[in-house]
Amino acid sequence: MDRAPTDAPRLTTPTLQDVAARAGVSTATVSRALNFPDRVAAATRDRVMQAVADLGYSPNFGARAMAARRTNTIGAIIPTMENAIFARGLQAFQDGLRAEGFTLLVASSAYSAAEEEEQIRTLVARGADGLLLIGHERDRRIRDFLDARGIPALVTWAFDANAAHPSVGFDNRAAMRTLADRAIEMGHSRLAMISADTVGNDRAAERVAGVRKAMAAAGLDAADLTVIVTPYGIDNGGRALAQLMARDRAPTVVLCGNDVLAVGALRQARLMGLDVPGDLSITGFDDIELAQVAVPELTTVHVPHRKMGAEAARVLARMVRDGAPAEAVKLPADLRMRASLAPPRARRGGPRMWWPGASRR
Amino acid sequence: MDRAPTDAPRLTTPTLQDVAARAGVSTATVSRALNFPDRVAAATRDRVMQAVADLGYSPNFGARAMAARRTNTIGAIIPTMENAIFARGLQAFQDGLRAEGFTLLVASSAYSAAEEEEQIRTLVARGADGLLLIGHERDRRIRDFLDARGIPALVTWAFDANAAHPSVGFDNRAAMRTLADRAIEMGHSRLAMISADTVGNDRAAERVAGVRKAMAAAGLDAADLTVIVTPYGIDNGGRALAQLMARDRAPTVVLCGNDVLAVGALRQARLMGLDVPGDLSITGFDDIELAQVAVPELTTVHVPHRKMGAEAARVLARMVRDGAPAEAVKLPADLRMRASLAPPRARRGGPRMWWPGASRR
DNA sequence: TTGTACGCGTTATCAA
DNA sequence: TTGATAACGCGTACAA
Repeated sequence: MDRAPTDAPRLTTPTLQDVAARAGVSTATVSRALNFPDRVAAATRDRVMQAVADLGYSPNFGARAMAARRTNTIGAIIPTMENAIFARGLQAFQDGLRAEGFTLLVASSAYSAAEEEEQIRTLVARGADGLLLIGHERDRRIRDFLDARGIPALVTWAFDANAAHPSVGFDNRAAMRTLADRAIEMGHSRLAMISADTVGNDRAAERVAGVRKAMAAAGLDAADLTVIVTPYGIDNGGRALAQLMARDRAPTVVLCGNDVLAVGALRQARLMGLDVPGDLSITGFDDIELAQVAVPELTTVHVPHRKMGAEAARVLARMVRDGAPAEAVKLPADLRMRASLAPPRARRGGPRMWWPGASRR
Repeated sequence: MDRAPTDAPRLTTPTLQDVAARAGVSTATVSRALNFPDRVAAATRDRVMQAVADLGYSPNFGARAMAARRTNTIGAIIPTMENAIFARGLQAFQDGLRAEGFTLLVASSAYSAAEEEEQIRTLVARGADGLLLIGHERDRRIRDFLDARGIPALVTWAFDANAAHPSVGFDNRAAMRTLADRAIEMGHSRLAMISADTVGNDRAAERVAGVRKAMAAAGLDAADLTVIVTPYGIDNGGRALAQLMARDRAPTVVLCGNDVLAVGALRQARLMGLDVPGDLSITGFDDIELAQVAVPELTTVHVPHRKMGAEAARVLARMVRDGAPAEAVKLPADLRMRASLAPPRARRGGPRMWWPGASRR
């Protein structure tokens, strides 16, 4: 009665009803045929599937979510999509999730706590059964929000067994410290850093802390460490390096909070006519593809993106499915020694004048 | 009766009902207060908002979508998130969308037609009011699917005024041709390409066609063009270059289908001890950040990522809102001449031995 | 193995 | 300005 008897194409999306009508069964049967194929007779199942194909039916997600009270969807909020930092890990995460029968929804927060909170609410409103978050540091309210709704969240890109949420990640501080140790062993004593803002970014904070710890352990004054804070970005890395080199007592090694900043610094050094690593060593963090394309190739901390993503998928899937209280997983992050870090003043080529500031303690 | 009279925190997400009860109004009023604040009395509105805040209420997206029959959500399917090719454009798109009151949902197809189709269905099932697609080439079924549901789709990263869907993009063929023209003018006659698979990828196909056209116009035999086909990826670009240089009659210029391949080729050339652009010129396409970080800096085609994203947001928002049949927008993509392209055999520095194969026609 | 009927949380129409 | 109430499309007891 509400449908004209013509054969004009309906500009409407087919529903379960339509499929049921065409297959000559009830909507319940269609639903079952779709969700539990083995609980319906083969013959009816075939009829249903045929009707589904004929109509180009696909289930309405919202309705399904509402009725089933679950979506098989996982949400992830990453700080940025602008560069490849999180890309590889996320890809692995998505692949792992798919294998577990989940779909991934990604949002980005632009490194803003407020935006992250909004995105979390959005994803939850959209029915995310679980959440992947980057780093531990965030407002307590968010944890309460998720707890109240019984939505499990897993943190990655950081590791802290005692934090509010379980994590699958690595120890940012220890990793950076290892790198700084190595630089100091090589004879560097004038270190500087280029870092992202450490407010609300525990990975950045931990990395700075790692350098300070290495300095203190080597008998250097950690207070001497100059840290330029700037948003991630190639150009920003370049500008920061320029600032650093303009100071008196310029550093002999610049440890960057990530590869993107480091590549920018590298580029700036080249523009300034500085030889890396002859005049100046530069290091990164993350080991994204960029690091190996840079000239000279970048010494950096290798983050196990793929393994981390895959592992996170496994753990989070378990949390969502079993309501399990989740194992935290600590992954190793090791050094990738490449050309951009070398002893200060290019002493590699053979004996040279010894320079007081470059003592090995 | 179904709720224990204790004050134990309910592990459930608050609904409109809950808010209504707490504010002492009907659900209809809460809904209005949320969606049309000026259609309810200031006093009641305040009460409602307070209840919303108290409860930490956020509307269930699925239910809302079902009742309102629209989601203010736009879906985008991009070929990959693994590198930054689409990142900047997508960011601009998202920003533009937000300004128009829409939310963006992103999915990636891994350059697979089948996956793209699946993602399209998924996004539509999730209620996307409109879709952003990359490139024109896809199965006819998809267009029918979208047409039947009345879901507008906009194509970007390509321009074709006559295609099924309207587009906001640039002319891949013309852009690549301009670059090839330039190389030929410089004296190159032995061109080669490294391209992504052109099946189902009209951008790649058009770029190859552009080079062929330039060769033909210059009196070169387009059939002579060697094209190595490989998936996008830095390593793949490197391997392809190695293959190219192993052939007899190696090229003097390698035009790459995008910057990622080009940077890989650049790296491989360095490993092989080839001087770029002295021994060999290499060019890219896209002008992502990578291009300026590469050594030597990459000559490439500049794609107006930001403008394209912003414009696409504007146009698609109009399509969704007004059901408007959409203006196609053609954007310019111009050359960025940098160091990686130069006349063959490094004749720039002064007189040199002339080499037969390197004639300038 | 299949069908009936209710509820999921929201918007929107219609009355009051 | 507000309140009832009927959809929206699907899953799932429960019954047949």
